[in-house]
Amino acid sequence: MSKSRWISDLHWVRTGQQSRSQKTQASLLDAAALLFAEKGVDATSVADVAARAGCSVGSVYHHFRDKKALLYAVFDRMSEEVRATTREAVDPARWEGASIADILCGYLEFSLEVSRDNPSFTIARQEASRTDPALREHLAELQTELDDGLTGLLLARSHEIGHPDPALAVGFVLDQLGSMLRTRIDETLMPNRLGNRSDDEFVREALRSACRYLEMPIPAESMAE
Amino acid sequence: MSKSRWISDLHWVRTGQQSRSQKTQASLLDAAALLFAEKGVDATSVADVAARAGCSVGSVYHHFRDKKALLYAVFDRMSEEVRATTREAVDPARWEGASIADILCGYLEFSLEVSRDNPSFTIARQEASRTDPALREHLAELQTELDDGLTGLLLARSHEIGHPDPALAVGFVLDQLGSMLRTRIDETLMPNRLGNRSDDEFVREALRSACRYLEMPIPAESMAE
DNA sequence: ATTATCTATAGATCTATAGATAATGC
DNA sequence: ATTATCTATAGATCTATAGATAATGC
Repeated sequence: MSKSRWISDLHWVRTGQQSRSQKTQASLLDAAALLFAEKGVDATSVADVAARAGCSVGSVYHHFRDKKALLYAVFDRMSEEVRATTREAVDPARWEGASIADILCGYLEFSLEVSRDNPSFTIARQEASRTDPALREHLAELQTELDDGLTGLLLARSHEIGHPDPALAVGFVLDQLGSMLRTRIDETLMPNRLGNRSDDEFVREALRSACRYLEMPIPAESMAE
Repeated sequence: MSKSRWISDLHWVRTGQQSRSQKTQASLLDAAALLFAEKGVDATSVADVAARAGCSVGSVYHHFRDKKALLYAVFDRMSEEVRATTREAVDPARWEGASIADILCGYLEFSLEVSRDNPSFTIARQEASRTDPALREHLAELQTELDDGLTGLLLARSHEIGHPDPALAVGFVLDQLGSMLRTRIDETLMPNRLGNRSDDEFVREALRSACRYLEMPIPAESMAE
């Protein structure tokens, strides 16, 4: 899928690595993130993680107090990445001169791209946040940061909005798009016929819907280069 | 929340019970459904289910070959209820004279009501369908049955639709509403600001959005009695 | 010398079964 | 007589630790 010019330079933030100890720690985090997402946290044993990371069970416990600490570390790392990415994404400077449709289109395209590259994030958070209230709280903050950023961007352009209550409408649209993205990304959630359609078609209709609801003109070729 | 007149007689179908053996079996299914939804399937031990149902572990295995059979039985019972409810809900006779907005409103209201009464269904299916492809397939069929029914009802009224591709638009709207319902119902999925709003407000904006997208007139008081 | 890794295992669950006891129905 | 229930326990995991071995860095 082609990226709009508004996000062509936006990338998923990830930091580098170092010494032996840190290398195994990173392998453990990678392995854990992958397995937790694939099979679920409970169904993944510490031995599984160790095997996948190419080290021993003892090593896991040298780096992490217990399995829960490992889970937390996985989420901490993801959170940092998400937070940094969000900051860049909702920076008002990035969107100077962009319309609401541009912003929403960029949001949709980038979310799809990121979710395909990092499926673990989308999937693991469900299970984890259900069983662990602290984690849930933590994830809620990340979501809020993105929501607040997007809300700010959109409300700064409320002159484009025909809906009688722009604040309500913006909140609704963001939840609507967020729900659809999540559904589309995590196919286990719900079988949907949109799953059979292309990303381009999905983005186009989602944008069309948002524009109609907000009562804005529909961009003729909003997702074109 | 007040029900629209179109669904005021529609109820969640559930069948009765009989002898001692069947009573414990039903208790086991009830307990399992509850615990699976609350804590997840893996985190629920057979002993937990037995305790909650007020019987022994041995009894569980008298009624069900193993834990997976218990899980399947829980889903089978739910499936039957869902299937019967869906059949009644999408019966064209029920909706004679109803507009698309009426139908969508009924769908939203009833889904919210059912989900609150049967949270286990919405929640448990996620975990189960992720770990068990057969179950996932099974649930997909149920979803398809509802989708097909609703699609039929809406397409029979496509003269109301201004969107250039009614078939596409109906599919999109159903996925959109389905996603939002799921998100709203299962708060663990995603924190959303709509969670803070009332059901009435949610239904109103969702309807508004659907009507705009489909390019239909917005019903002034669609959810009024 | 210190830090990281591995091997081996103790202890805690949890699933499933075997065998004994109680309730049901012809 | 048959079917349903319970008690007690074997066997399989899985978490976490202890102690031995290997690698690192001053």
